[in-house]
Amino acid sequence: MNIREIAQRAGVSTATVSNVLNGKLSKVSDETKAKIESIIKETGYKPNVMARSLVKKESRLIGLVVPYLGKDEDFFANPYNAHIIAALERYIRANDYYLMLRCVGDPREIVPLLSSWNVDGAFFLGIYKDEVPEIRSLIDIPIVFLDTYAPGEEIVNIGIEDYRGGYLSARYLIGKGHTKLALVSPDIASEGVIRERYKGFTDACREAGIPFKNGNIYYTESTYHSAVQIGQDIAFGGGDYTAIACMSDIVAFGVIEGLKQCGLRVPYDMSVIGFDNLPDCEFMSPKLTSVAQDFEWKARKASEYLFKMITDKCILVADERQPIRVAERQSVKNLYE
Amino acid sequence: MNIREIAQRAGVSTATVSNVLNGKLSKVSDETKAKIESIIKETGYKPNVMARSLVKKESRLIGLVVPYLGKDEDFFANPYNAHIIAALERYIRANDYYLMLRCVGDPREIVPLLSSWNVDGAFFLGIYKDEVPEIRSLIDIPIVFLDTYAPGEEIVNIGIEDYRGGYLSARYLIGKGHTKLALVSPDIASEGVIRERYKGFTDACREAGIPFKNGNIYYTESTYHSAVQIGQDIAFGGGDYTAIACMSDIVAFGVIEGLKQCGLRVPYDMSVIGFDNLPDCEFMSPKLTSVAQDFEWKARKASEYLFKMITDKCILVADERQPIRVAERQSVKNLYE
DNA sequence: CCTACTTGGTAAAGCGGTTAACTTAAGGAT
DNA sequence: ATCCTTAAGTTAACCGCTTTACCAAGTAGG
Repeated sequence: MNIREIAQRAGVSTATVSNVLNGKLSKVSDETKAKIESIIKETGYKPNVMARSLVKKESRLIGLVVPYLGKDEDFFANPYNAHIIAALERYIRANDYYLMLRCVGDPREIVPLLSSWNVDGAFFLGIYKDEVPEIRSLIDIPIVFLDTYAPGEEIVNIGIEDYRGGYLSARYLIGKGHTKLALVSPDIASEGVIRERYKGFTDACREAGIPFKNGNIYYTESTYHSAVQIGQDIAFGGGDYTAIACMSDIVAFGVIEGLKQCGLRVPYDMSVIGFDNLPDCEFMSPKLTSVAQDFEWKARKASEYLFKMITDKCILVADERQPIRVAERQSVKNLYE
Repeated sequence: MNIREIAQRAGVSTATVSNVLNGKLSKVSDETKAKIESIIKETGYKPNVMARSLVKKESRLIGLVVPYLGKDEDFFANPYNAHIIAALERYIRANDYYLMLRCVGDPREIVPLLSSWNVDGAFFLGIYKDEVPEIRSLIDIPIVFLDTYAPGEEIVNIGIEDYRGGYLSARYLIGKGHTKLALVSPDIASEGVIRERYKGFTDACREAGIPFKNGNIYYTESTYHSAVQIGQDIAFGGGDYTAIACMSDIVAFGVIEGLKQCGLRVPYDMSVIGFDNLPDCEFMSPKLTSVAQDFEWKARKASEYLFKMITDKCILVADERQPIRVAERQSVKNLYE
C-alpha cells in the first residue's frame, strides 16, 4: 500500500494525495480532499516515514543517548534515571516524534547513529565535561545535555544547581549541629555534577570551620547494593561520624540499610541526607531528608529547548539550572534538641 | 556527503561503491576496493540508513513496546522492568539493530509506528492475553512477547512458569509451617501472568487443605510506595496472618517496609516471600526469599527468537517458559523450629 | 583464430514519497 | 472580445541508495 495506489483509487495524482496528507489545502478542493481522506481511512494507509524523511531531510527521530555502564549495572536501574527517561519519552511522544534509545560506552559510538539515521535531535544523559567538545565537534544537529556540568561550552544543558545542592546538604547538617560528616559519592575525579556537589559540600564545611578530609569520602557505585556495603563499612569503620551525606537517594537508601544491618538506628545513632528527592523518600522509615530536584521539570525544560531548536532550525546556548532546596523529613537528627 | 560523492572521488560508479559497502566483493577488484575504503574512512562517510531501508525494505529497527501506565507511574520504575529493558537493548545493539522505544496505552497505537517505520521486528512487554489477537491481526512482522500468558495464541512468548511460581511460593510457605497466608498482588482480573501465579498459589493452598479466601488478597500497584501502604494495612488490619506472599520483589520491599513501620519484625512477627529475585534481595535486611526468575535468560531467549525470525524470514510459534525455583534467604520463618 | 567464459565494472530503474514548475479551465475586469 | 487571475490539479525531477541487466576486455579452450 503506497501513495500511488491511493492516488489511483481516488483517480488523482500522487501529488494531490501528498498535498492532503501534508495539509496543503490550498491546492485541493474540499471534494477531492474528502474523497482521498475516506480512501485513506478505509485502506488504513500510513505513509512511509523513511521515504518522507529521505526527501524532507528530517526524520522525526529523537536520539536518547544514555551511558552504558556494562553488563551488570544498568543506568536504568537507578530510579532517578528511570523516571527521567520515562518523562522524556512522554514529551517526545507528545511532540509526535519517535524515540531511538541507545546506550553508549564511548560517546564516539553515537556518530554513526546520528549521522546515518538523520536523527532530528538528541538528548544526552550524564555526559562528562571533557567528552563534550568531541561530541560537539562530531555533531551538528540540535542536542540537549542533561546533567552535564560544562560551563563555557556552547551547549544547551539542563541541570540543577549542583554546587548549591552540595552546599545546602552540608549547611543543613551543620545547621542541625553535626560536625563530623561523611560523604558517600560516586567518583569525583571527573569534572561533572557530582564533583560540583562535592565542591559545594566541602566549601560549606570550610566556611563553617569544620574539618573535612578526603578520608571522609566513601566511594560507591550508584546502586543499592554497592551502597549497602558502604553503609556497613561506615558502621564498622569507627569513623566517628554523626551524619552522612549521600549524593543520590538510591545510595542513601542503601547506606541506611547497611547501617541498620549493623545495628545503627537512623537518625538516632546516625543521620543521613539524600539527594534527588525520589517519591520513595516519603515511604522509607525514617522518611528520607533529601536535596530536592524535579525530574519532571528537567524533562520539560530539555524538551522545550530541543523542540525549539528543531522547529526554529537554530542552535541555542543555555545552561538552565533548577533552583534547589532541601526537602526536610526525618532522617537527620537535630543535635541541639 | 553521499554515495555519489564518494563514487566521484574514487572515479567509479555508485554501484561499485555500493558493492563494497555491502561486501559484494565478487564484483570489485582488491585495488578499487582498497581505494574506496580509504576514501570512506577519510571522509567519515556513513550511508543513509533511510535510503537503504527504502530500497531494501528492511529498516534495522526493532520496536520495544512497553505499557504506558500514566504520568505518575512509569513502567521503568520497577527495577525488574528496567533490568529487562536494559538487557534487551544490549542484545539489539549486539545484533547491530536500532531500538525504537515506545510506551503505549492502547496496543492499537503501535500500528502506525510499526507500519510506517517498517520496523523489522518488535518486542512487546506485559501485554494481556485478550489484547493479543488484535495485535496479531494488525501486524505481520516478527514479534516476540515477554510475559504474556496466552496459550493457544500463535505467537512467540517468552516467560516463566508462572503457575508453578505461584504454586511454589505457597508450597514454600506451607512447608515452613505457615497456614495463615496473605497474598499481595496487582489486579488478577485479566488473564495474564499475575493471574496464573495467583491460580498456582491458591491451588497449592487448596491441595494442602489450607483455607484461602478472596479477603486474603491485597491489591497493590507495582510500586514501592503503594506496597508500603499495603504493608501498613496488613499490620493494622489484624488479619492474623503469619506469612505474606508478594507477586513481585518491589512490592515485597514495600510491604516489609510498611510492616516495619508498624513495629512488626520480619521474619519474627511476619514472614514475607517475594517474586523476581532481584539482585537487591541479597542486600535487604532480612535478605528476601524470592521466587527466582532470570531476566538475562528472558532477554536472550527473546532475542534469539526475534532475530531468527528476522533472518530466516519466518514466523515461529513458541511458548518458552523458564523453569523456576525458590531462592531461599531469610525473610521466611520456619515455624517448625 | 574463433568462441565462451570470467573479471570488473557501468547505466539506469526503482524504493515511496515531496515539490517546483507547469497546465487547464473558469471567472472577473476592462 | 481580450487579458489576467485564481482554483485545482498534473508532471516530472529528485532524495540516497541498491540491484538487475548489460558491457568490454582479457583469458582459456578447442
